Amino acid sequence: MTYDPQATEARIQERWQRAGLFAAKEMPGVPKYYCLEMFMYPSGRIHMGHVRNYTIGDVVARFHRMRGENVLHPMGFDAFGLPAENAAIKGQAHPKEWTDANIASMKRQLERLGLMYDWDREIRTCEPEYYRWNQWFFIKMMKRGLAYKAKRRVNWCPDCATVLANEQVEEGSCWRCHSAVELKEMEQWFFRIGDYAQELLDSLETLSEWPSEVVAMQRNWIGRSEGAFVSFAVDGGPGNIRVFTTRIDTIYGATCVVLAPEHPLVEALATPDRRDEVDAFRAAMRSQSTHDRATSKEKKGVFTGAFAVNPFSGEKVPVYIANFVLIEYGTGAIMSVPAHDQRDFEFARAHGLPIRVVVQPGGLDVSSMTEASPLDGVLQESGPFTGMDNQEAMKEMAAKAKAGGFGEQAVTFRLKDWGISRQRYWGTPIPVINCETCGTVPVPEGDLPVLLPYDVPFTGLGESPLARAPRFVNAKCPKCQKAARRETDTMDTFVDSSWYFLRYASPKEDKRPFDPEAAGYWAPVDFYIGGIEHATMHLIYFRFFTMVLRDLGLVPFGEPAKRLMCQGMVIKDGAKMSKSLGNIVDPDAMIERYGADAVRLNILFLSPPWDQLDWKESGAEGAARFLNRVYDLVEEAAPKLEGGTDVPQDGEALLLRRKTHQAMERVTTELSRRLKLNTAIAALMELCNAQQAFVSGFRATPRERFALKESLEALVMMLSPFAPHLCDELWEKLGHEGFLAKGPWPSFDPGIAREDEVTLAVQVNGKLRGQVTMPLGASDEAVLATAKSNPKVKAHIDGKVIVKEFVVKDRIVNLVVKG
RNA sequence: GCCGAAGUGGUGGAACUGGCAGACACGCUAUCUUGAGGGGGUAGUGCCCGAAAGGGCGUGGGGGUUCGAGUCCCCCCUUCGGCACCA
Repeated sequence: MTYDPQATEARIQERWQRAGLFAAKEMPGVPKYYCLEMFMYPSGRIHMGHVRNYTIGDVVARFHRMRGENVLHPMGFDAFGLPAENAAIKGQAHPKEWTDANIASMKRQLERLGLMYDWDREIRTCEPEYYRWNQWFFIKMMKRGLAYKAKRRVNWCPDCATVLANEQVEEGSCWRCHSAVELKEMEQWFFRIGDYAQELLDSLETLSEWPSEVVAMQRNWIGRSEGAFVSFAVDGGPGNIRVFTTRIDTIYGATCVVLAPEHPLVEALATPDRRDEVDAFRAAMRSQSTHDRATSKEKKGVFTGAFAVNPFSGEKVPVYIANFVLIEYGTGAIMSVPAHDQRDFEFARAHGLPIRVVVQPGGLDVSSMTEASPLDGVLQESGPFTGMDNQEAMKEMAAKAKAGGFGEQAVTFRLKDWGISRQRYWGTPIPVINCETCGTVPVPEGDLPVLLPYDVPFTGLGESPLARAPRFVNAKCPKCQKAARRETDTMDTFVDSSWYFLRYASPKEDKRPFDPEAAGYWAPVDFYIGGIEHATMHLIYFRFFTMVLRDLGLVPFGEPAKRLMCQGMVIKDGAKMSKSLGNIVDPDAMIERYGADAVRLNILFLSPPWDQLDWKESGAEGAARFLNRVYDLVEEAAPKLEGGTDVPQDGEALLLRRKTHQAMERVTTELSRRLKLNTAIAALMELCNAQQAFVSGFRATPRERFALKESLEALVMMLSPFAPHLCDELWEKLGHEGFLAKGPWPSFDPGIAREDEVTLAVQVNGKLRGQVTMPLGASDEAVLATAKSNPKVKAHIDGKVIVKEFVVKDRIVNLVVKG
């Protein structure tokens, strides 16, 4: 009789549902465990990446629940976003209908996998009950000065017809549609994530259970840089040019000052004779995207005709504008020190500017230099600082600048404020009214939510459909009651995902974004799982938002997730699965063929959860075969286990007990700490192999019955997080009632797990020459005596002198011989 | 250029703090079972020499530390990922 996964899984799932098995409740006093997978974008179909992500979470959640912890394991939908709107433009369906239909079908797929979600807590970010709180947070942040409007050069995706945040631009292209991003000057709403740059950086230190990869990527992205601001006076003109430098010690080597072409001072600096050239250069730069500019490494620039005065030396140096100075970074202006900065070196070579060595690491000579020297050394030709160590000089010079009022020590960050305005429909309306007399006025809290109107035209003409919905746009100013215009931009959907983990704690709360008591019970997240592609997007916003909520007094912690795992990508035959390659593996087809349990087991067995995984169908076959073996084994043995009351003291039965308890130890450790789920499964397979061997010599003595019953029960319990359907079925066959999701989890006895004999390897001069079996914990003397009398070892030591002996208890012996 | 991860049989991968490299599985070979479109059992399976016993070589390459290195240190190569004219 072989196992029929389709029929069994359907029957078991039906039972789970009837029992309302997965509902979570706050239980003060019971330790909680919040296991969260990044929620799902309702694109239409789930893929193997989802299967992997959610299966990992399900196994961990089930394990913790079996151990008696109170587990929260919810799922929801990140339901706003562009694809829904694009479908509407193509005339397929209203975004809401499209989204709801996709959610319905994807939810069905998730349920088929047997995932232990508490669907009563499901959230959909496109519902007013959810997004109204985005608006509420926005207003709170606006009042704190953390949300502000500004005219900025922003990333514009022409295909998506919307602005993108810096985090959403990849190599100059839109993260979603990959078309080239343009720069556009626009009025935009920003969140002051820059104010949190230092804390976001410092607090990374506390995230010891986050992958070092993600921590490094965030550190990189935040891009802290220590240096100084220095002001160069404009020679004969008004004002100062403020530059940022990390090498103030090299300032006597500055031979020009370079501004970004967009720098606001350029207009005033350009002399009449240089104006045409300056204007032409600026025009050429304007038509180039930042990315194009960055990838053309050639140093181009023009002289403005103006000169600036080095505040340290009093020297006049020419002012240039050039392509390699970026308006977005630092002050948009630099001092150029060709001898000690590679870019400056190249620029000086291209424009015939002098190169002056001012930091001498020893033997550095301008005439033979082929590249800049960034090395430390002693200052030369540096006025009163000559002869000083350059590190020392940095401090002294910054102090002097400060005292002289022309500079100070400074820290800059690469991280820029988060632009959240999107010129699209399917998102949270920004709750602001623009009044001619009162300016930008937040919608009063009592008037929330600002509902997203359903009935709007979808033209795809590059303007938010909201702007074409007069009933939405026309509003009254909350201050002066005069006619005013409602903001028609919507929020970046990454706002939605920045706090959703708190909403799960009390998803039906309608007076507040979340019930602080429930949130305080469940949050922060104990274990968070998702793709690494969010390392510098969602995972930064999510941390930032939590810090803001803490500062608003809404939560008592600043970090949202204690432990993070990024699951590896699922690929097929070495290539990423994609529609264009036609190599997509459909989870439904796999499930139909092998059952959900086998698909779950296979995807976890193939590699550690964080490694890239090349999907192989043959693996699912293997997994199905293994589950079949477990089924046959239990079904055959179950009727013969009655009366197994005697605890075995020796023989095969004791050995089986030992293997059982060893497996318990391994699997428990794996699931609670390392999460190398593939080796946990291997341990279960080994246990199953041992059981099969035991059964072939089974004589059904009371002791054997005891050992086999204990062992099979342990296997079924421990396999249950991976293959929950089969195991509930087998649990019943073993004479139990109830659901394994509720436990128990077997507890092992180290005394039984311990071997009483060990096989030690015997090396001679580091080479394996023999093996000896000894009682556990045998003395070094006894081990050595046995080792030396071992015939194979003897052959290698006879006639030689043993100069040294090493014994590692219960493991290995190494005899060092000479002659 | 900077930062991070990784490189182990035919394949996916094991090997916790240095201590028997290749667990577990896939695949393959032989063999058994008269179930013959995904069945099960047994044995074998890192490479080379050898009939065997046995021996040699083996964790990207080269050095080193150590009684002992996949694991630690130095140099190099390769692959993947992130950032990148960041001042």
